[in-house]
Amino acid sequence: MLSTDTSESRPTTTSTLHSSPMEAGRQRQGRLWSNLKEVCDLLHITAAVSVNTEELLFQHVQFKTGQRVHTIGQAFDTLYIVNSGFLKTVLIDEFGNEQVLSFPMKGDMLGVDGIHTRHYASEAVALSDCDLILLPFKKLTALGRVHMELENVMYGVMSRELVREQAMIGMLGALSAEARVARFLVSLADRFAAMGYSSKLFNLRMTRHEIGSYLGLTLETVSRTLSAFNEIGLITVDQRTIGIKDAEALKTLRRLPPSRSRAKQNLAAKQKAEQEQPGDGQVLTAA
Amino acid sequence: MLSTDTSESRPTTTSTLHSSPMEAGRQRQGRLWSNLKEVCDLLHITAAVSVNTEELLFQHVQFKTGQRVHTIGQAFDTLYIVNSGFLKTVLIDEFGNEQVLSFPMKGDMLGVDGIHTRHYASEAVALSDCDLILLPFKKLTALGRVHMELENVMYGVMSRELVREQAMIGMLGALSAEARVARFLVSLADRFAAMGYSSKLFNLRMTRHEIGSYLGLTLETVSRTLSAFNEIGLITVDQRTIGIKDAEALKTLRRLPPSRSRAKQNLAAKQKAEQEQPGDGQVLTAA
DNA sequence: CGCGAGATTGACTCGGGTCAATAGTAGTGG
DNA sequence: CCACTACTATTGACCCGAGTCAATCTCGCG
Repeated sequence: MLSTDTSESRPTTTSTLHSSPMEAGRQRQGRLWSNLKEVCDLLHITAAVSVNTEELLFQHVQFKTGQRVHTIGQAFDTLYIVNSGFLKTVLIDEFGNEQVLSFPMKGDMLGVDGIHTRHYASEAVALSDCDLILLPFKKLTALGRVHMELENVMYGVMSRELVREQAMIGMLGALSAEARVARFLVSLADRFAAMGYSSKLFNLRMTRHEIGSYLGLTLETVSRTLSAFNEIGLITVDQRTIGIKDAEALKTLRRLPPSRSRAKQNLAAKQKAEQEQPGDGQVLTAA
Repeated sequence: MLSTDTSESRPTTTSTLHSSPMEAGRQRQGRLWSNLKEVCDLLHITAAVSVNTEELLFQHVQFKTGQRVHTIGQAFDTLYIVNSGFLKTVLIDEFGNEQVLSFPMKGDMLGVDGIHTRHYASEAVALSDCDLILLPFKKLTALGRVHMELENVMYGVMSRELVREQAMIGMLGALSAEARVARFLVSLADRFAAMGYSSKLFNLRMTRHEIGSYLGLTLETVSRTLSAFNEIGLITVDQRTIGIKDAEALKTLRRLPPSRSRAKQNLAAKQKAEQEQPGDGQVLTAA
């Protein structure tokens, strides 16, 4: 996946952005422009948009799997809203390691981190063919002058993203590997449901490595944990196809440590058991 | 510290907020009001503020050590800017565990996470006596209509906070305990420097437990790591007094694992050494 | 001076990272 | 169509970093 890395290595993004006659140019086919109301609907923001928004049109751009929407350090000038497709945003540390920050999909906004320094702080890569709506930031703020509701939309979106990241920090700081994977699955299921897809059966659009990076785990741990959930009957796993069998148990799954109060008691029994049947399967505790 | 927890348990915050004649009421003493320019200066935002901002005054409020500025779920209506003092913001998970999200100090903004749902998503607690500037959100957006630069200030501050949280996620997801503590110290030193304090010698305003929560570690690990840095000569530690001795080494400190390529080679030498001088001090690898 | 919160340090354990081998899958080209 | 290659995923063996439990020390405060 991520395609043959032809697209991985070319920074054609900027040329793709504006009026490139190639892959994004045709302005008649399909849906290449959206008005403000459609944008707000996508964001799930119930902003009462006033009159003639038909003249406030925002251009769409298509990205193919593996293409970069923007890269770290690139001059910031536009925000993006995902109309369709799946992406990842990543940080690159000082020696090339990727750290996945999010998996944006329909209705999510990209590029907000570029506002502060006027340069994007993260990199966005398409995990599938994508259709994005361009929101030129200058145009947006200018519009804010006329349409006050737009300003509130922006505040709302940025605050929402901030809350999401806070939850992420809480998860990375406090939860066990099992709990992280469980919550990741639940969160994905919820998002698919919100998009009208099945929340019980879906395909992961990212690799185990990317999931691991996102959750602060290794790909092996992710794989093992999925297998464990499968054995317990919480989910079914077949490569990237995930079936959710017990969403409740996944939601309430916590660290194993809390069941540590019985550690000493287990110790004796465990040592005895080890002599009888070494390598016994472990049971995960839910709730 | 955190004072006698009398103040910990009382949600008097709301009554403190507006015109309480008690601790924050007097409107003549000290500096109880700031204009827009002063606010922008505090935020380190170089927004060209236009004319008569003298009539745009924002009230100050004082909080004592241990008091809550806002709690999770409380109705959102105002943002805060720290004028002096130190605080922490925390998330409370479903069973009471605190997760520290940030340690705001002079120039930082609080409450942004409340915009989205109109309820604060985190809790802010004063770690020392504090002086905060109130920014009623309604008033702020109304002002945005007249002073466009204010809008950009808001976007900038929110984006900055978002980038900060992204860096936090990257750290929690990828760095070792040593690296996290090292970066935490460097970051604190930088912030103290930016406030005009010494970056070489300062006092921690928070407990080991709070640092650990912030960094996704236990308090024991934090304490041990500080001791280790002390032994190596990177810092000096005496309770909450920290002296930075080798800022460069702290900045470039990485995971130990990367030096894992030599693990097997070390193994033999290590086992041999253990027989000769068991319990030998360990050396941390920098860069 | 004693009390309680915080900090330090040691001993022990285990969750999850590392290394490595194998197997399934997709895209490519003959 | 099937081999060939490159990714991706699964699984096992091993071990280390950091969590847990616990004892002791320090310090500020009533």
